[in-house]
Amino acid sequence: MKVSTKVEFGIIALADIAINSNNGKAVSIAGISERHNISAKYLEHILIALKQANLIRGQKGARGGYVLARPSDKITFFDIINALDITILSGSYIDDSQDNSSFKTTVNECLWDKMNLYLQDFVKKITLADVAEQCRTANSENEYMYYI
Amino acid sequence: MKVSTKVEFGIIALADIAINSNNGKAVSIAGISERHNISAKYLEHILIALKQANLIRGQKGARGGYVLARPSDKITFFDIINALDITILSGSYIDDSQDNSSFKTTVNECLWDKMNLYLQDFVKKITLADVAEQCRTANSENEYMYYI
DNA sequence: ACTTATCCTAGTAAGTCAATAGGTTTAATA
DNA sequence: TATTAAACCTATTGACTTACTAGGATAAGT
Repeated sequence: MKVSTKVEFGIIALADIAINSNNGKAVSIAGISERHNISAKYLEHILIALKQANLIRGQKGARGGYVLARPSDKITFFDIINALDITILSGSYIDDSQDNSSFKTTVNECLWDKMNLYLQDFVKKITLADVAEQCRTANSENEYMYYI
Repeated sequence: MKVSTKVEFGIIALADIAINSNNGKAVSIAGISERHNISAKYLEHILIALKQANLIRGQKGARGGYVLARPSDKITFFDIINALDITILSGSYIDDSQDNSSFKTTVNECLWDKMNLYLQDFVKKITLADVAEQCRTANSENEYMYYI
């Protein structure tokens, strides 16, 4: 499925915060930007969206940054994706009021609605903790490789 | 999930052809256009895409139109959706070559790839016959209502 | 005070979407 | 065989969305 950079970068940023905010230390945009080569200015917008969805908390001022608003195993990808792009998991389909038949309504009901529920089911089961864990191990293996 | 009008209209058109091509009679763009209030000119492009994917066959000339290239129970929504929008079911994600970590790769693998397979599983199980059947009954109920 | 960071509002270039326009080709039929 | 009805083909366009960038205001630690 095609996903926007906003969603993709948002997930990377959250995984980064989950991993790098040890003992409550806030993670800065500059840090995330450097670690993953993502424009800091662009990240701002993305993190604000995540903040507005109450997934992270921002701390202003020097030594500021972001921390997760709740434990990573309590943040599902349903939460994350919805925070960044409302169109992915909820269906706003084609207007069916002008259809002479009821085909559009039928297709919405027996295909798209079901598909949405199915998708939602999937992303509700995966948490940020799951993915962050994978990122952590993959990254440490990566670092190990450099020293061989 | 957000779907383009191209996908939506393509499905309507296929359901219409499945229902209205009784005894091999070709279904014209003009007919589909009228029955569902969809621009005929726009439908042209959509039907050409479906034809190129070998889901329908076109017949030129007077009394021409389109027929299904194979029985409707042999056409899955995997086929249909891929014919109309290749981005929906196959993931071409963000470039991960510039990432200093391996986060992007990890997220692709443990989220998007899995999600795609999951989605593909779903749409491979639903055939055009299933949806056309629903459209047929919903539409006949609809017509019935008008005469009460 | 100074620095470091988030927060906030605008703007913009490039790309995609949803059509529209105008013609060519092919086949049935009168 | 002329007419007509249809698919087929190529190009264009306006509106919208995406993926940023710019420039500042605000807040907090040193």
